[in-house]
Amino acid sequence: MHIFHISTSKSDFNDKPQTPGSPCSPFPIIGVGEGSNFDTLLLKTLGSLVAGKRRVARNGRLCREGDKLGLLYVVRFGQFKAVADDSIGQQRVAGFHMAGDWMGLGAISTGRHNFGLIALDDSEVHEIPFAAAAKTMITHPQMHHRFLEIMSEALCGEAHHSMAVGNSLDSRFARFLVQMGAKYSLLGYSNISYRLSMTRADIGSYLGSTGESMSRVVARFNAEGFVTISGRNVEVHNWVALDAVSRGLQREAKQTAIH
Amino acid sequence: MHIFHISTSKSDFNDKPQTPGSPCSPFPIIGVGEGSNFDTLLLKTLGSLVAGKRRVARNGRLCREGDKLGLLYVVRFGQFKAVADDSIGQQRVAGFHMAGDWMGLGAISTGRHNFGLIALDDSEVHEIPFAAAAKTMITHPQMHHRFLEIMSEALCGEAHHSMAVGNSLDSRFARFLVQMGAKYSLLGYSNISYRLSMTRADIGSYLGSTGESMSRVVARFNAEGFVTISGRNVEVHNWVALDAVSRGLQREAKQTAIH
DNA sequence: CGTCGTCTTGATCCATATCAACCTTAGTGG
DNA sequence: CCACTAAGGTTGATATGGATCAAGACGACG
Repeated sequence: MHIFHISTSKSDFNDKPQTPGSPCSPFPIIGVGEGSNFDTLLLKTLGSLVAGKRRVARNGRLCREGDKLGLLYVVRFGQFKAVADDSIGQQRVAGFHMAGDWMGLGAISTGRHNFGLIALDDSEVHEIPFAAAAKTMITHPQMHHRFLEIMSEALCGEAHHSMAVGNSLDSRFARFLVQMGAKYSLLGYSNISYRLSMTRADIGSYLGSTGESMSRVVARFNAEGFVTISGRNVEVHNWVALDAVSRGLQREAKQTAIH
Repeated sequence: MHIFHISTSKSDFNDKPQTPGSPCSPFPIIGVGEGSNFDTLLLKTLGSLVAGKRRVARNGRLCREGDKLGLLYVVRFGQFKAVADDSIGQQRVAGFHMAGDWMGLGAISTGRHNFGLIALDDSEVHEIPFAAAAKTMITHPQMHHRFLEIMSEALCGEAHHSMAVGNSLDSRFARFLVQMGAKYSLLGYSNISYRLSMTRADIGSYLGSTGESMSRVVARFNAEGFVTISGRNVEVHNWVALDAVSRGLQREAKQTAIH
């Protein structure tokens, strides 16, 4: 299966994440270890809050929908999908999380996790006991403020996503690609050449569509030429066009693409 | 236009909000003044934080998208819609807010309001300077915790809404009705008989659809009989059926409705 | 009582869900 | 190392929910 060693040496964090499929990215590939910008500041101040690390193998569950809130999680490496059990049986993907992302914030109000968390890759998270964290924040104003920002960011992200309702699938998928690029970029990876960790069906579910439809969108985008998606490898050739499509300006997008 | 007097006597808050269209609700109609549960606790502790009140007449703007964050708002009475200027010109409704709801939380991370706020009724809000509030929270652990809950609630709400992508319009509208009922119920009003403050087009925009389509859904729902919607007056007859439709269990919903 | 905004209804067309078959790839065991 | 297998991905055919455009009815407010 997916066995990975348990050493806690730093090399662990450097060998794990995405190795861009194509060479020569214009972006600096900095290591995503202690030094990079996934909330280094917070993690430093928060060091004492991290009760432990936890590894989850691919397809493993970190928590279930309805679990009592005890821990918040910060992704250290790997990726997760948040899933909700829609009505009966049907499972919907609510979001994707990668290094630096906080998970479980929705549970603060309800006391229970509102989404299950499933690893898309072999992953590791920091476990942060919420109760203790809340207390500590009071004595660390900086941390307190940063945490509010984190929650606000999450809120914006969700609001942003929910604005996608009603846009065309092309638009939603383009936006998805842009966001993934942005996230990778933040982590120091290329945003024009990256590898997705989730299935077409997962993306479809996240975007309120289906795996089949995603497949077709991918084909369409490839044909348009502003992007090359082969399997899970994504290469963005025309960022402007992609962004235009994501905004629903299809007409202009094509003009830009044809150039 | 919509002129309303500026007195700050308590009676102001009791005469303003919705008077249920139909009589004899099974729910207690408690006044939505200081005594009801729109965060009385917080407002009491937060009293010092409230820098002021501000009235906004119907169709008036409280703030614009992009405005620098200075104030957070808590609705005191009336209702607002949050709007985003999608790409060029097109205006999308991101959410609706009524008494007790916090607005502007998304601005904490970006420093700028991400939505414009427009009053749907003559309304009043509490103005809360964020910087000061953040400071005060540190000295009031209870308030701090409550504020985290509020942000988490907002997060859950958005996440919930974004899960609607891909569901049928019937399902989304049913959910909308359920949520509106729940909100009114929280404020002490009937959740089975209430009046909407927004246009069909607003609802359509919020749900990723159009005014015309909303009109058709309304007609369909009325025909099914589990609800009677006439203009902006809503009456829910079969809560179970409505809930079922909101979950996408249309088949069962109809069975329940036919009884 | 007239006017404007809102709501409803009709006709048409397109995007995308759905069902179904097939292909590809990566992981497995011989 | 190669063949097997199952999960994931692609592609096709068809059906339909909603968008869109257009016209008319209603209702609230001045």
